[in-house]
Amino acid sequence: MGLHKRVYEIVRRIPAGRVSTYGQIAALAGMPRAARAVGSILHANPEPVVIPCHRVVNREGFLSGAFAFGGPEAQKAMLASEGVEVSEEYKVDLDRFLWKNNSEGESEGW
DNA sequence: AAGTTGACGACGA
DNA sequence: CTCGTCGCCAACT
Repeated sequence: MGLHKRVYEIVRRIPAGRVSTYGQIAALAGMPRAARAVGSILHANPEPVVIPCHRVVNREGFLSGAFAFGGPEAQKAMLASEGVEVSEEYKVDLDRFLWKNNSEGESEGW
């Protein structure tokens, strides 16, 4: 046990206007293949107020769907409010909004 | 208490 | 390149 605690800390570190993926979180937690566990843990959402689950998307950048805050539209609005552009298909441009743990510039290719 | 599913991901064919 | 299977940890039944 303890993975959920790490996930808790990591997700908590995601800055506003950025998103992260389950795989990335799992990798940062030390279990690169345990993306499922991360999803499970986030689904449990021990502290919904402290854990911005809305900033966590799948590997393709699509929103989880089963959002626990009130609905996908709420998540989309929240992300948009933070500066994250969410597509009508509830997809986020990971190339632009994927959170990078390393402060390696923002790779402003755009 | 044990088995199965699940907000996913990576590797293999 | 796409499709399929295995793996992973935790939670639910």
